[in-house]
Amino acid sequence: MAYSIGEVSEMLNISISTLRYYDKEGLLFRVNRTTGNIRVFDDTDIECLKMIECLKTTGMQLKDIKLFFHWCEEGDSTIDKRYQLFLEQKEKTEKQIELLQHALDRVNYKCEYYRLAKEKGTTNDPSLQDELAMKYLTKDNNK
Amino acid sequence: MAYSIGEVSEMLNISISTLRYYDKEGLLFRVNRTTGNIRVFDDTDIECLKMIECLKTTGMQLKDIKLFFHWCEEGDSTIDKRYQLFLEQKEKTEKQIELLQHALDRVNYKCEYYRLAKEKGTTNDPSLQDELAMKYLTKDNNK
DNA sequence: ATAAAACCTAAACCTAACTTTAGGTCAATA
DNA sequence: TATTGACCTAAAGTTAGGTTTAGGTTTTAT
Repeated sequence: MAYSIGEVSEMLNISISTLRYYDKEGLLFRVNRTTGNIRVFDDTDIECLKMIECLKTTGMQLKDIKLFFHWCEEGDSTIDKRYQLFLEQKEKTEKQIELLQHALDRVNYKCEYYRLAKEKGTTNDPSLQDELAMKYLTKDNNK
Repeated sequence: MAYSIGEVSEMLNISISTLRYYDKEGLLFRVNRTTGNIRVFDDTDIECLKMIECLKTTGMQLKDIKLFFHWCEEGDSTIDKRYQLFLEQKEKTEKQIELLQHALDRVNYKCEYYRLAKEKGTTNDPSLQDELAMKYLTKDNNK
C-alpha cells in the first residue's frame, strides 16, 4: 500500500512537519518520491516510523535511531552492533521503568497525604502524619 | 543541619549550576543566605530538592513544580489544588510506565531477533522468523 | 480550465533545561 | 595577611526536537 504524508500523519498521529523533519534528519531515507517530488510511504516505511516511536519512547535520540536504520541497510555485517544496541536499550528502559515506579510510589503517597489533609481541612493535624505512618509503616516514602 | 551549595551538589548528585538555575527560576525560594550572600541549605531544602527530582522524573515541568511549592507556602487553602495535581501526576506516570513497558516488550523482541540472527549469521534465514513466531506465537510484537 | 487542497523546501523561530563564561566576592588556611 | 578554593551574578551559549513562515509546485475535484 502507498500513503501520502497526510495519511501517514493521521494514521500514526505524528504531525506532518515532524515527518518532514525526520526525513530531513535522514531517518526516512527509504521513502520514495513521485516524479513531482511528492513523498510516497509504503508499509515498510510505516513499520520504520513505528520503530522510531518505540525507540523514542525508550529515550533514544534521533541520531542514534538514524544510525540503527543505516546499520539495517548495511546488511548482515552489522548484526552484532544492532544486537548490542537493543541489549543496551533494554537495560536503559528497565532502569527508566524502575525510576518511574519509584517516583510513582512517592506520588501515590502524596495523593494519600493530601486526601487525608483535605478531609481534615489542614496539613497541620497531627493525626494526619499518624494515619499515614500507620498505612505505610515507615515515613521514608516521603523522603 | 546546614549545607553549602557544593555539599548539596555532592549529596544529591545535582550540579552546582543546576542548583543555581533552580534558584533563579524560583524553585528554591526557601533557601537562606549568609550576610555575605552565600546560600545556606537546610534539611527541608534537601527534601524540596528530592521532591523536585521525583516530580521531574514523572515528567513535570519546572514551572509547574514551582507552582506546587508556592501552593505549599500559601497554606491550607490550596490543599485541593495540590491533591488534584498529584492525582493528575499519578495518572500521567502510570500511563508513561505503560508506554515504556510496551516499548520494552518490543525491544526485548528485537533482542531475541538479533540474538538468533547472530547465531544464523544473517537476518534472511527463514527459520529465524519461524523460531520467533514459535516463541511469541504472534508476529504482532514486531509491529 | 480553474480553483482549492495538499504537497514541497529552506530558513527562521521556539522551548525547556541546562551549561559556560567573565568578572568579581567571601571565607578558611598557612 | 595573603592566597586559594568556594562561592556569587548576569548574560550568553547549547542542545534536542521540533514548529512556523514564506514562497512556491502538484494534484484533485468541479
